[in-house]
Amino acid sequence: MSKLLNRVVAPENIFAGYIEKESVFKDKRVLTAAFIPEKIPHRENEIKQLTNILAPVLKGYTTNNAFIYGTVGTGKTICCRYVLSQLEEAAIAQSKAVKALYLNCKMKRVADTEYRLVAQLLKGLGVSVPDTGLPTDVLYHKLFEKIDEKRQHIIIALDEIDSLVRKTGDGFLYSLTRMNSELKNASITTIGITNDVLFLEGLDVRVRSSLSEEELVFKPYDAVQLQDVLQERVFEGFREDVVGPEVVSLCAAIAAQEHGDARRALDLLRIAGETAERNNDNKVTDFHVNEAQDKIDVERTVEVIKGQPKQSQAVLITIIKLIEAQKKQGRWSDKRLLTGSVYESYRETCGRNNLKPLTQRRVGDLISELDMLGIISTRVISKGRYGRTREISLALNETIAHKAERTLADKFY
DNA sequence: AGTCCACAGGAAGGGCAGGCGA
DNA sequence: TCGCCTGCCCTTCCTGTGGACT
Repeated sequence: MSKLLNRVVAPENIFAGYIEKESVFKDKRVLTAAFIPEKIPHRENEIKQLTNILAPVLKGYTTNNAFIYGTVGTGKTICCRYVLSQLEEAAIAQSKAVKALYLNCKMKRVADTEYRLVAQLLKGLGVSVPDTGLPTDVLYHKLFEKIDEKRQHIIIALDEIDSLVRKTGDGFLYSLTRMNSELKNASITTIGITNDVLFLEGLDVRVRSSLSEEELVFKPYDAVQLQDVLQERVFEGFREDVVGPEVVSLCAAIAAQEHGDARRALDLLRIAGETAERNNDNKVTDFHVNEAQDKIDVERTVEVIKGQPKQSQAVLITIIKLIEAQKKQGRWSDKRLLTGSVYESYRETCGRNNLKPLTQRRVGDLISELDMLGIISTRVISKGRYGRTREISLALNETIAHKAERTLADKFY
């Protein structure tokens, strides 16, 4: 056996250096947003409130539905998951039938439609259903039967619930609340998580009144609080003395500028660690954090662009090229484009690339989608007698735009 | 004040792929 | 195999818009 190991890590092996070198990380999973830590600093009150809302299920009582608000990276998801895991643990210890289901409604092709959401809930309860093919009411019926088959309490946490409602309407929320009133044995508590403070206002009155019985607001972390959050993770995630306090402060300060986003702070720390490791450095420094910041911005955008459908990419490369051409001609003042000219050039792009051009109506939607993704920015303007149109400009900085162009240049002429 | 332009954007529905049950 | 269901992408048709022009 030892002979075999020796052979695997023999010095001449190209991976030998990697295996022998001690990593700066102790446990890298700790530095991801998905990790649920033992302690969540500066969220004690919110955890207590949510615990108080859900605690009655452990005594067999029904509980109120709840709604959690807060901007990105304020700890809504992690606190909710933490409380749910603690609740399930307590329920098992006391032999109570409590089941918690957590779903992220924004996850593409997982729970981003009504059908997929109900299918995921069924999967969470151990019932497997096809990804497509069944009428939605059949799925609801199955869900109803599964939940009501015994005396139990089901807690359904729907993260980023606003994106699903925006996409499919609030019909599923109405169905869930109505289902709850018809159950004979079981009961359901719904927890909605969103970063849209005005989300409830657009809902059906009946849904709104039953869904928002309790409301929790998560405020953004400030730089000092972020430092505490990071310090916990540094202790668990990195080897001793690898990350100094100045690095933690820098990550916290950068993330605090971006609305107190803890997720961003963690990403910075993790990628700074990866950069240090790749450079064969034993300590993470400010230099690695700055490198990480650039890398996150570029990679995040490039990944989003790569994930777009081909037609959307064709529209984007058309916009990038048009802006570049205008810049080359020194026409800085008119570097904003109009829908009509973009569509015309887009058709040419399609012609060169054997792509069937879409209608202007559809391209208008693709432009709106690119706008929503923050890749371009648009503004509806009226040019009086010369019509109403959209002014389009790139929302990316030079470096990212250049990288985006190079990414798409491989696919389009 | 009325007209006109070049779209924006909503609504409805077609076509397709994929799955299910009879 | 067929009819029916789904999600998804797309087109067609339509009304609305706001400021320059007449």
